[in-house]
Amino acid sequence: MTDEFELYGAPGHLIRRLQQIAVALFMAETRRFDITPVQYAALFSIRAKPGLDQTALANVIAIDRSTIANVVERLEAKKLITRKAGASDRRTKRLYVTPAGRKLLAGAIPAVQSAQGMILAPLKPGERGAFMSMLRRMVDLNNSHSRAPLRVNGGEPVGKEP
Amino acid sequence: MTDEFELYGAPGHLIRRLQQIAVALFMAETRRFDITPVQYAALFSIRAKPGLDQTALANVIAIDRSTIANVVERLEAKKLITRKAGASDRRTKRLYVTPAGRKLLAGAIPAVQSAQGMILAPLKPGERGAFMSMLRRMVDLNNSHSRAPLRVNGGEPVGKEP
DNA sequence: TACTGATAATCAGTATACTGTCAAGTTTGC
DNA sequence: GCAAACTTGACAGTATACTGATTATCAGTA
Repeated sequence: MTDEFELYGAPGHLIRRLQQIAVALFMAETRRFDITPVQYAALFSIRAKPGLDQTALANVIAIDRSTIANVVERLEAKKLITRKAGASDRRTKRLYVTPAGRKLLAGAIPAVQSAQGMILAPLKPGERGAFMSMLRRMVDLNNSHSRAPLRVNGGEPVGKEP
Repeated sequence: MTDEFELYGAPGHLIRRLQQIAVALFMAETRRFDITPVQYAALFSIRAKPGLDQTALANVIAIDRSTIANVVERLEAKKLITRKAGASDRRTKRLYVTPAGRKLLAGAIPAVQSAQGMILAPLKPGERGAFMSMLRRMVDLNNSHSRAPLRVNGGEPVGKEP
């Protein structure tokens, strides 16, 4: 019972390794698009809600505000998005996907889907739904424990408070 | 079927968030020890195999050689481990836990166990074993996809080849 | 209006984690 | 016995991801 969690079998250790693997699979499948998982998530979310500001984007993909600044900067440098100062609130920078970003996204989506499938491939088809359901529950209920909790409408973090 | 993987429900996205949460829980529970998950894993593994060299350590905890160098440097700066040049192979730096490292580890282990429990807390007790089993299988079978695969005896990476 | 508190983006600092490259040392093949 | 091939540790460069602080702006109020 005790040595069930003795490092190699510890949830945290296995989750870290699975994250490494998921990133490696993503990068391998999307190599020709020169994009990272987080950059993809940002691009995808900006396309879904054009004019999003950076803080809203950070809340939607559950990333820290300090981190999103660098992500957005790189996407802008690659000319995949543009930033415009907000009209009503001049503190904000509103984000829009460029035609180049739209084109890259369209091409990359199948590659991303493929990588997602490969992550779950070791599970029996019947198990995959159960795994995803448990994963979702762990993320949702522990949501407020991370500094960058998912926020739905700029409101309270979703999930149980500490 | 298609929008099952539409970002928020994508395995890679949820795995990234669960990793953020697992790190946050670890840091919260072990705050007074001033240690990170990877530093803990390194310290734990060096104590288990005193005299380990850096490459062996990297293989054991599945981290890149380039990354382990910095981790080891910080552990040495905190005087939790020492490095000695290997006698038979002078390229290697053999690693040993100091008394201070041993003391920290002894104190931190319960806090780490507690954090591990919190990660799984949202699951029903009966589900936890199934989740861990699936997690282990995904990591083992996808092992060779990461640059830093787990290696058992300095040999071939464990898991299916690409 | 001037003050107060909150929020948006940024910045400095630290820690993983990868790619790719290199020098020094070791092992192997012939 | 020695050159080629490999291994070890290190370094530079890039990208997440956090803490904590700062600046500019906004919104509500005394």
